[in-house]
Amino acid sequence: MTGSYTPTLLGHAILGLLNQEARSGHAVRKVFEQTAMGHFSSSPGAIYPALRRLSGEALVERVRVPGKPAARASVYRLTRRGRAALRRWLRRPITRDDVIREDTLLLRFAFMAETVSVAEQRRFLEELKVAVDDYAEELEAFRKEHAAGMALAARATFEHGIELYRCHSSWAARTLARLREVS
Amino acid sequence: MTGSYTPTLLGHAILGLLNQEARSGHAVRKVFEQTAMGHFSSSPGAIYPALRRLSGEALVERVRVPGKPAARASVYRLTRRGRAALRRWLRRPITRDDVIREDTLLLRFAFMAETVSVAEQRRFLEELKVAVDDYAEELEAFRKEHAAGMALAARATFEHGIELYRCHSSWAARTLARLREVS
DNA sequence: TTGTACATGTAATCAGTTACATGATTCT
DNA sequence: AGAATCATGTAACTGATTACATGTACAA
Repeated sequence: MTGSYTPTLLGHAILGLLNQEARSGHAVRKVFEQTAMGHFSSSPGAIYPALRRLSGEALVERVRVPGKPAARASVYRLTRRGRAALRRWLRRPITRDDVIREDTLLLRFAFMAETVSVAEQRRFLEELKVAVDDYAEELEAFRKEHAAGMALAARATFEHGIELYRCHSSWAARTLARLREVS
Repeated sequence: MTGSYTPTLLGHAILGLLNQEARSGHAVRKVFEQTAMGHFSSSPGAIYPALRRLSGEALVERVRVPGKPAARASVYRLTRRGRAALRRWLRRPITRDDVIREDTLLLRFAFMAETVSVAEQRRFLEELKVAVDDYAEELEAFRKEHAAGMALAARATFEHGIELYRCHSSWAARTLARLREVS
């Protein structure tokens, strides 16, 4: 209950949303449903148990909104521990595994504006670019060695994977530039 | 056991690999481990139960390889039902949900060479391009309406999402052209 | 012979999916 | 009054993760 609990990706996504604004479970569901955010399911069987877990770990708490009818008067809000957990997640060093499943990384970046400094956002993007470039190089080396023996469809798919990482990299570079303009 | 069982994504991935070549469970694990294929876990607790499920549904069967020492003499091979299940998966129409989590689509395309005709691979890519373009348009419409109200990080992430879909689309177009050259 | 790779499993736990179920509030 | 939306949940099932456990074959 205390100690070393780490939320799942869904849990972190919810923490990020609640950090923007205190919301009801239903409102959280709507975000996942309507914005196609990150591919999360909006099913009640996912959201409500997740909220309960976060609540059990005291990362979120239920608060009453005065002046609303009883049935829609409660929203979830981050606790101090919840904000700390979110920050920990946002600040995690970028690993090779993170790069392979980049969706978590982009989700983290999307939530950063409300939580960590611009300097830290910049560091994140720099780190991201390095990690992505490294992985793309790794794939490129693999391609050089094995492309000849691959069927056209498999090779095309593999090369597409590399292209996508190059796309990530160039995005990181461009966003980094935009961020430098601002600060 | 008979009837309406549908393998998971991992199950389908395994069917695809075994369709290329009969393999031991260990050999399947190595593919996931060494080629970073699709982000699957190579843990024995994932692979062996999955093989057992496929085996229970008679989609794969264990066969002995003559002339090998007993401990490494057995491999899994697709049954006729297994090949049918694989083909069904490869031929599924492309839905909006598939587009949002495109990894399954790419995996399907990678396995197509060994299983379906070039004409069908072409149709797949055409369908894919349409579906991806549609979704990118949808996101673009959302962006036009909401970009102004979004924080820089969130907006950049969202726009990156759109770029990635454009990248998918252009890849589909290029691969389609390559496929036309061949046939 | 000692380590490395081959090879296969199980048990505990946890989270997510689908489907079901219920009731309050607001809009028309 | 009836429909839509807000709002929250539970139960059964399935599958994945981690960690543990075991043994064989081969190469240095």
